[in-house]
Amino acid sequence: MRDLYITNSLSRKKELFKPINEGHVGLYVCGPTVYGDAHLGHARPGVTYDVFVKLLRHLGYKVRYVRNITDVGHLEHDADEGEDKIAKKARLEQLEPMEVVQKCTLAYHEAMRMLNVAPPSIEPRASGHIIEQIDLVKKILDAGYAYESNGSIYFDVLKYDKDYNYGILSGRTLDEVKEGTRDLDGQQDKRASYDFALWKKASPEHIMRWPSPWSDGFPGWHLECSAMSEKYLGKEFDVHGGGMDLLFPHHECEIAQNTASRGCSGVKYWMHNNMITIEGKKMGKSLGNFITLPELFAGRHPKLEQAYSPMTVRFFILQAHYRGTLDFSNEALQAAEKGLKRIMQAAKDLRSLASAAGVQPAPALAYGEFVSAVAPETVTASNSEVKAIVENVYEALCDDLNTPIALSNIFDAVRIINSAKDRKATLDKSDLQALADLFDNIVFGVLGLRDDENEGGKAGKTIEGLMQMVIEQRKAAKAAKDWATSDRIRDDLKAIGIQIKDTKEGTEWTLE
RNA sequence: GGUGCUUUGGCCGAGCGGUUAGGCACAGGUCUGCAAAACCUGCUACAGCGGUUCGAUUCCGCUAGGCACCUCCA
Repeated sequence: MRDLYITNSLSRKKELFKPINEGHVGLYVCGPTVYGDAHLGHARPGVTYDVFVKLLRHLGYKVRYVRNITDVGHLEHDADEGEDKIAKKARLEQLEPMEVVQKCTLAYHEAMRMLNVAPPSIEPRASGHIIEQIDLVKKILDAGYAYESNGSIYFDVLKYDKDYNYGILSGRTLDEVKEGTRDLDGQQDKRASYDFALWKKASPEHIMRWPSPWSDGFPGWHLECSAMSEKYLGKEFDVHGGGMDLLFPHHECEIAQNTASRGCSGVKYWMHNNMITIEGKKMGKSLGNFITLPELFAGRHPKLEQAYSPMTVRFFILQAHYRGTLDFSNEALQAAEKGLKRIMQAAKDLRSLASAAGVQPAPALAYGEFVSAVAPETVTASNSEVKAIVENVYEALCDDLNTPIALSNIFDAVRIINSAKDRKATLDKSDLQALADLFDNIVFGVLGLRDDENEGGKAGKTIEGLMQMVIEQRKAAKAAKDWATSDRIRDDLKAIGIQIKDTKEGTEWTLE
């Protein structure tokens, strides 16, 4: 198996990835809080960890991928006194909180499906794990790292810090945290401002509430991830992912909860994806500068010059490294759209070149299917450039998921394929096989790209037939040197978004 | 105020102590009835000022700008 390196936020260094149990990987990723439409920001972790999981599986690991749905406990404004986000949305829309949850969860799933993000192995909900969370609070209380105050339970950060070390992930000392913490209203229940809630007593009007030994209430936000990751992945697991904005306090608090209750921090590698920005600023709810995925796909937002397909968005995300910020702009999305189109056209041309040479294509992957092929240890190809490209792609992906470098190599492969199509380069069967494997396993498999323009199914077949008729008509006109007719056909097709290309092999068409 | 990150060519975006990232855009050429596509060629940048070094865009320091977290956020 190839060596894989990932940047561990704990050490802030690239580390060789070694799972706790050989051949098996437990991965937990913080999913969305379901109280609104998924926006472009949500696409980034979705795509990033999707590629990570697909890469792991392609490398031969068995992966259990847990991604939660936060449907309770996430408060507005501050972790202790605000209104529950979901309850607020429900109040505003006059729905049951669980109606909001259901609606937003389904919308999130649909957006992920369109982005070709495979579903996780387990998708637990916070509200479905209240018992586990109460149990976890009990353990932390028993261990002496929490206290009850007026029906609520708070984590005793000061005491924890004395015995362990609060701040190992964010690199903050307690003094720094103390200094940076604002004094907020209504915190008289807490001993210290940096203590965080494990269980909150519900006020009379609070509708999302459960009985507990301490009060009718609800769990604190950080609790669910500790409880559910332990339940499904064990006391110690391999990788915990999420957005960089969750690093502090959410993930720091998770570590504290884990350590206080289990005696170990629970996670070997922490991975954090960076943010998508717009005009240089983080895209997010609080700034109100986000574009939802449905808006993006439909092109319906004042900032959008056009609609962008889900695959364009996916490709756009993959063109940057996951640990860097990525700035949204129409220009960048349009560049991504064209680049992706180029790769997809080469994929088609490769398919015909390969089948002409007798190379068997791999069966297409359906949604939710994972790459099952095992990564090659050695690449067989006669063309040394092809060999180097394939090797470079694997190396890049195994070097902290460097998708931009992988893609730059794939563009080199595209150039070779185009040259071969133009008969300016020769590829033998082993080269074509290596390239076909690269596209099947990496471009379509691990990177999860696909041609979403030609998702026509039955309609696509009809259009293909129609197009052949039109092309025949034009061919006849051309044969008669009736350029006016042949150009008119081409221009009319262009006007409705179909592009005609005369090649040596005959006429091809693509949707623009 | 505290902590951390960052500043790359027209745009997006990698990378690195000495070698072409890549994409998009642009210019020239080849091919073509003309286009389009493709291919070839060109465009060679690393905020500023110092320092280390044979050599720095890459390491160190300072200056200027930007961002993120410290409150909910993917």
